[in-house]
Amino acid sequence: MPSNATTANAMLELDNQLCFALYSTSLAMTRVYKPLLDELGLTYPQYLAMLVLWEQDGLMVSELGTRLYLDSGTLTPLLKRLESFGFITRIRAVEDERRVYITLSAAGRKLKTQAAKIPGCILSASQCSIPELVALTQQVQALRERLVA
Amino acid sequence: MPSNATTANAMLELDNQLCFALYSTSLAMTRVYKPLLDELGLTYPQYLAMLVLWEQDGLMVSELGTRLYLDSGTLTPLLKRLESFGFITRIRAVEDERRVYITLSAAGRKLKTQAAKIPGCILSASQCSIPELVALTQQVQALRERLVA
DNA sequence: TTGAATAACATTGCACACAATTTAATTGCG
DNA sequence: CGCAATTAAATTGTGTGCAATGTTATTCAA
Repeated sequence: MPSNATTANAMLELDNQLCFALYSTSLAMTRVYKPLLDELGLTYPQYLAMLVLWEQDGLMVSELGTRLYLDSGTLTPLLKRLESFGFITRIRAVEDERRVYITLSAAGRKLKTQAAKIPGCILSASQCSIPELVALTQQVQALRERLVA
Repeated sequence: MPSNATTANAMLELDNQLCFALYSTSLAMTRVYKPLLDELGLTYPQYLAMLVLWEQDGLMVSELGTRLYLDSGTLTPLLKRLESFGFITRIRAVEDERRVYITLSAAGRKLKTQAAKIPGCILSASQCSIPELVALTQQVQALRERLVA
């Protein structure tokens, strides 16, 4: 029967830790995206912001933050870069001047057609069946919701 | 029957993407670690480096990089910080002066006893059964290996 | 109505990640 | 042997993440 010390030791091993599996796999994923996103001129977090806007245009910074689990400290400079590239506009609301609304430009909308091929590339790189991928996505999302609670 | 455009559109939705599930969950995990690691005076990536060294002391920078999937551009400044805290020593090998070996100090070894309680805290925050957690870890690790291939 | 509290975003500073380059040491091939 | 190729770290520059703070606008309660 293993002692508590043995158990504690096993739990501290890198390859037994879900957190490291998530961390290293997320970074590996970003590396797979890199060459694909280079063609669009986007970084991975910028691509995530564009994904949200392609679904629903005209969100506030804080709404974008809620969708991406990121705050204004991260999003403000990121969105300023997307604006400088001409993919979005940042417009302060007249009815409440604290708010900044993010709107896609024509170039930003056009980018979606170029991005359409990316999920297929990632799918083939992940060497996963679709049902396997859907199941894993849902399990990881469920974990996320428990962690933010 | 859905057109290709419909399928492509669904694949671009944020909440259908495994990459975002991994990305956001990894960040959520880091936020859960933050208060626990603050007590040790470590950031999450610094903690990962310590995990490796607690398993196997005296590794080269590049060996640490292989274990953590990180390069010297990330590790060199991180390890210099750990050295400045007094947790490790960085010693250039005499037999091959390109190599730098990382060795735990007494304080660095002692930190392991403080860290022993962390996995249990994370486990309870994740609200996961052990078998569920082990299975998820293995699935994510398997995905990582396919992505780096 | 007014002043405190709150909200939304921006700014600053620090620590990653990582591409690209540099420096220095070692290897290996002719 | 000599020198090109390779290897191991370090450095530089850009873009996140995020805590802490600042700024400005709005809300709400006395």
